[in-house]
Amino acid sequence: MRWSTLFIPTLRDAPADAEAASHRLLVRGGFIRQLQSGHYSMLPLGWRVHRKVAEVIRQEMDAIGAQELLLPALHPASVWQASGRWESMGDEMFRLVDRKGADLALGMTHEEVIALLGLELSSYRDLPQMWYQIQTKFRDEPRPKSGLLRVREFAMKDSYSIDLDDAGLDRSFDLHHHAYVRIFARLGLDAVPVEASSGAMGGSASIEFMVESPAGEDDVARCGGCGYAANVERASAATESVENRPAGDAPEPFPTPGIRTIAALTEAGHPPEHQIKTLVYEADGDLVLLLLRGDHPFLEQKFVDATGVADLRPADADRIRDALGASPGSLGAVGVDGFTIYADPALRGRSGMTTGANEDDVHLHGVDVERDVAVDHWLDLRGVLDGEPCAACGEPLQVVRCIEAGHIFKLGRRYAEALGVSVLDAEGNARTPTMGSYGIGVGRAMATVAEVLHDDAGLCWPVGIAPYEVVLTVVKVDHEASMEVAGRWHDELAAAGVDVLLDDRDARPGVKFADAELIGIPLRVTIGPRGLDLGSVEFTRRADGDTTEVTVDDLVASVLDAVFDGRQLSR
RNA sequence: CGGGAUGUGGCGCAGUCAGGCAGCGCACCUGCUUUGGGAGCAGGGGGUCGGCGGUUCAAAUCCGCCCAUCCCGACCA
Repeated sequence: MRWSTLFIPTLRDAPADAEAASHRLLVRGGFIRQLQSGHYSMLPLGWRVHRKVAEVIRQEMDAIGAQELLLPALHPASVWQASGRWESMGDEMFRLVDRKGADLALGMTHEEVIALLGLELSSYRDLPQMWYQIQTKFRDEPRPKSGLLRVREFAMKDSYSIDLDDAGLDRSFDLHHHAYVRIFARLGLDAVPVEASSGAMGGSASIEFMVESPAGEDDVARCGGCGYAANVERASAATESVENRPAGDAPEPFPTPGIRTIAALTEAGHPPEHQIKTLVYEADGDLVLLLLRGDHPFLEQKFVDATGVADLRPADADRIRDALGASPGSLGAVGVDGFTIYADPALRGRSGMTTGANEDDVHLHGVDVERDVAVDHWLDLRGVLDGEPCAACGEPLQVVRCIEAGHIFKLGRRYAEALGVSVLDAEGNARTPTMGSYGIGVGRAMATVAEVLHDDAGLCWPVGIAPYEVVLTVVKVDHEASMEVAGRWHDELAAAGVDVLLDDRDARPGVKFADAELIGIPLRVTIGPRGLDLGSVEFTRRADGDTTEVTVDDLVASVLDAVFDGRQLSR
């Protein structure tokens, strides 16, 4: 293609409200434009990358035997009501009413629709099945952000497996795991599989593929010693043992005027590891008490995952006061009953502890947790902190910010059951199959690559997904010999299947170099009178700036070599 | 949903405090010169100043309401 005829609106300055590197560069490079918050137009350059990323995903899905199909984006309420998710998805689902008054939803995901198709399956001989699509998903995100990283409308590759039994599900899950490893490697991403919470999807196990980046929204705890890696929503660490402070036979109240925080109580001589942090939450409307060691943060997702509570929020101060007789900052669980009390295992065996007395400006010391508190459930509630020892090997854990690039779930029989899917097994018994679901956001994957592979000058796409593989930069377009040779090479390379871009714009060389670097074309041939007089041109690699002089006769072969090498790396 | 901020030409911004002809840089168009890392000179086009209402002789500017966008948090496959 000739650059002069293309729509590549590059900008010298990024929009002021773009923060993330990928957001700034994709807008500046003319890949995307925002229509409204969370909705982006893919311009020609962006769409080329998007299609190439999708193609990588397609190839790897096909390679594990998955079959591509396409499901509707607009769903009747009934299928979501059947699974119970019409209610549970809440405000995140876009809903509308058609002219007949029927309730509809824009699909956030397609488990229900897939399960409906599963009704066509009647025999164990039909299993296993793996189906996938690349389809637009709609989610009314509370806060779209960071360009393509979190949006409300996006293309997602979602696949679904249907198996007769758990062993089959394990097999389908592992196939996807391997496919995902290959996909991310081909995209040039270092994606780490980590144990994850299954959240609203439910199911028995899930693994997220995480790419380290400050633009991410998840924290992952990783162990350099044994390779343990888990989302902090699930991660655990060894508890560093604390020696109990000496204490008497019963808790003793003492005055703590004005003290409302862990930090303030620490200054008063009670280190956080000797405090019990008491949190009061409403769990589906009921008040519950959550106890943690003073220096341990509460991780809500752990509680939600363990209890199945749908709606968890901090109780408001009035309700707490009515229930316990004190305000947050002076709360404790000693002698409290009538509320379910959950305690983190780090409090087991602890004594000599300090906690609120449920009377403003009074705390208790000398508390023995198991003696003085009627704990109903011991439950891992705490968030892992950077540097804590790994539970498996004792090495310090690192907590790193990551982008969730992919997520695979073992769903179990929930959806098949809800939609009434069943097949006959070899003995003629009706069996409910078990399902898995597996997702990769195409635009997010693209933005993640941009986030990780760029420098001050712009993007650095891997050859496999670059919008063009090579750009022929003609330094002086009114130099006939330059244009002649560039045109010939363009045609030869295009005929050889290379995505080649000929920069024939009548612009200054500096502008052309800067644009080529900004949009991240991995290979550049610089064609100018200076070199041509000597029978050579410059050949530059975007990634490292490495430049070599190549003779005119060898140029096409050199480019083909480099392109095929580059494609090889991404496969 | 809570907190913070911002809306002036395609992009970046000044002007708002203290009301008085809507400006600057980049980009764009024309001409001349220039031509291997974001050229120079000259001329030119383009803006409901987010929207609605109010105050005023006069509103980008003051007041009220609304909308949009971004950031932090909550939330979130």
